[in-house]
Amino acid sequence: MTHNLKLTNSFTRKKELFKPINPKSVTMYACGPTVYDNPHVGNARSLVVFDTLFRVLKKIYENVNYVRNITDVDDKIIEASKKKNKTINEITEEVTKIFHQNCKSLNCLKPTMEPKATSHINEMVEMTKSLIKKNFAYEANGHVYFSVSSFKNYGALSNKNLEDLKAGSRIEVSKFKKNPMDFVLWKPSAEGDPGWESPWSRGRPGWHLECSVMSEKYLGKQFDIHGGGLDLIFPHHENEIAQSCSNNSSEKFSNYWVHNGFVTINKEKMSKSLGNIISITEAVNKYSGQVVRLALLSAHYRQPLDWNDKLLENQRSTIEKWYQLYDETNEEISLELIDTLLDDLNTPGFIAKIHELYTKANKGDKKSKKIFNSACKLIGLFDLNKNEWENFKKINKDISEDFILKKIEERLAAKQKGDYKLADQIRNELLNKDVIIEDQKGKTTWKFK
RNA sequence: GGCCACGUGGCGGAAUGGUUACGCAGAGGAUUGCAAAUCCUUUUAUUCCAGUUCGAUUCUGGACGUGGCCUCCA
Repeated sequence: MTHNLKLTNSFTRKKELFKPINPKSVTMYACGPTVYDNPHVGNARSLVVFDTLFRVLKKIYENVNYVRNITDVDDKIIEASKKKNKTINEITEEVTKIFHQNCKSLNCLKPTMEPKATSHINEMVEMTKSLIKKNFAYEANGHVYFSVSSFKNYGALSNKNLEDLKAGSRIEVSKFKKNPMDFVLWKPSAEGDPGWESPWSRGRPGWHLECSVMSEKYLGKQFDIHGGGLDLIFPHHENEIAQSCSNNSSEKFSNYWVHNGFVTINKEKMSKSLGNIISITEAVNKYSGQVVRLALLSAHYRQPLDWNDKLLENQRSTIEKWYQLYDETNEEISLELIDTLLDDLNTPGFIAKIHELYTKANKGDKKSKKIFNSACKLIGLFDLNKNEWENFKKINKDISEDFILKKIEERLAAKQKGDYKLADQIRNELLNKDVIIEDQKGKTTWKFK
């Protein structure tokens, strides 16, 4: 298949033609969740964006190796454990389970691999040893720090230089660090906290290390795409580069860096500290997974996306409208159509094309109808068939079908008698209960709002 | 303070050196007992200033504004 996928590479800050290392097999790593608390809509954006990229890559390459990690050792998990009076395992298992449910309801495909940090402690210890041996890291009082000044390209991804970083430093400087910018590879654990034996202390790895270790293990020392939210550029991804390139004596780690923009609420970043969090579970229960998914894809992935009821209601009526032409079908989509997605994953442009297909299909064009359905499925919509979608809407509605059908009969009788006042009254009564009555081609149908 | 992104019609949101998507909302019409749904038609825009150009919303510079990163964060 010929194609020209373009991606905006955060490293060069330019849109570039994508050329994988292996022309038939693509390698992609995306930073997954730290499992300490319910994932929120901001996390969902990352999930959906990289899932969509995964789907597009699968469409044009024979093989796509997509790794998304789970961070299950972290200070925030320890805090959550103490705060909620639960064990570390209880917390991480519980949140991982919710995360997987969220992925499913958003119709995200399973990544090729989903490695956990705690299953790779040995490799992280080995990498730390190696970095010390090569003089990129040093031990101090049970801690191991990466020496930032030893890596000459430090700041290349985030476009920062060490002088500026020092000048604006808000970092808590540990007395053991040689340089305030140095970051931790290994730290000792307090008694009772999760810890593993190591040459330096009973402790745990620093956050950045797992991604370096796991990406190398499953994708190689150099791979094609590394993704995550915009806020991971510094320090997380910068530090991954420093560790991996130093240890491998290589210039490159990931060839393309892809970062998604934030979900905002009232134009402000959704974040725990601002307390403006909406969980994925909450959003999905209210609007359904695919409405949430469509909303997340309604703006280009690098732009901010403001989360509000109007946006969601809008997407909901779009999905509702599109379901009228739902079809179990699998028509091959032309490259011309996919081209919009290949241009830096332009999902809003692609959605516009779906609207156009809908219009044509609705006029009776059978081929457009098939392509319309395939296009929806390509970006992960229509995971529920029409019945399942109608059933979904019945959840949280305390009204029985029998009651609705009885009311429809009463209304029909009223209409036949010419009592339109009563007929309208019944229709309004049902509308107040979120039931919409439609008279079409001599038949009366109903559906939930 | 350093760095980055953005500023498109009533709203959301793409694209583009000249013909100006798409959705929602609005207007008119078809249909309907009236509606709803659907169909047809349709109004409205590129923050400001300067430069490059035959021509800029698009390129360059500046101003103003908004948000983000520089500490954990998708």
